[in-house]
Amino acid sequence: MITVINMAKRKPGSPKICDCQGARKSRRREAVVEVLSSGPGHLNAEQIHKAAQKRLPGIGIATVYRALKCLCGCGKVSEFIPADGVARYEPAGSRAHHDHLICTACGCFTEAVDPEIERLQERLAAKHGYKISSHRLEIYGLCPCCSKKV
Amino acid sequence: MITVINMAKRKPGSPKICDCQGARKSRRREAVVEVLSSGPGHLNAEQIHKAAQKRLPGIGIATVYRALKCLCGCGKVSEFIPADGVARYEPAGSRAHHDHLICTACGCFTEAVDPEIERLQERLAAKHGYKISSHRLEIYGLCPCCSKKV
DNA sequence: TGGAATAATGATAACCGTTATCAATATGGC
DNA sequence: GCCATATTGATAACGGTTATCATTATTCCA
Repeated sequence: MITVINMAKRKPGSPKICDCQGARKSRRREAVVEVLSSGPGHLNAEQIHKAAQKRLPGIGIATVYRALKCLCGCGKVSEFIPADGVARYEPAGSRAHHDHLICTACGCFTEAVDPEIERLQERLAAKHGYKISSHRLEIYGLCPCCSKKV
Repeated sequence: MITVINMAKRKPGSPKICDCQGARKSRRREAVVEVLSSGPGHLNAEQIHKAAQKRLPGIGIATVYRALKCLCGCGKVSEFIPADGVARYEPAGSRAHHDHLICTACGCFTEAVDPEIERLQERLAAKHGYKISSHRLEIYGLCPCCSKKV
């Protein structure tokens, strides 16, 4: 089954919350955007749903998933899936690419980038004849706070 | 609910296929080990199940999952979960750590290591006060074969 | 060489995050 | 306001994985 998100029949110039062709503006989708842009980042769908319900009681989980998919599709939000298999979302756009340090004790996320690592990844991929489209680096361990407690 | 895999009451010296305390030897678990050590690597549970059924018709998927969990627990097998959320398994032990290049077109996996990247990861983690326990680097893109076809 | 204790197994229900379905509702262009 | 259609909420379905439970296999010990 092929899923197409509102790609057809949209007349140009109509309002849109994301750049998907044919998307209409809606308060639920706006609420999801607000949650993401005001929240701490790295939220999963359930957490986004709960936060969105405070703004719009009654908003359904399916709507949240649909909004996230739409927003990811047009690049406003980026999704990443850590080792627990549960997708996390963060506002993209103005935010640069980064990797994640993930605490195995408290589950917190820290963003980090090392330009040298980025460059070496390109080199590694080229060495194996790969054309990179994306990459994912996650470092698991104890965050400063949790390593003190041990 | 706490899950304990045969941790209690085992008398020392009994045969074991893995180093889990209390584990008995069984043909199913051996079959899973054989599949993993003879196969191409990066197999998911379903693929391992199919391969194991050729050796032991009737072996159930639950047994495969249980064997994999046991073998992962004692370090004989390593599990990793790429962006599709489906766990892949490969024999550990003699095999060194490596990262993965994953083709977004054909889905094939290539193993790769760059010692410099490994070192820089340590540095990045230290910079943020993290004590690394593990890490995961996946590079997505087109493999040499698929990038020719485009 | 049994037999008791208990670990392993297969079938299958349950689980959980996510997606599809569908009727009802909201939106935007006119 | 009306029409076409995009969006929504409730919920069923889905796919990978885990738990349950009665049955079978393994190990230890007499």
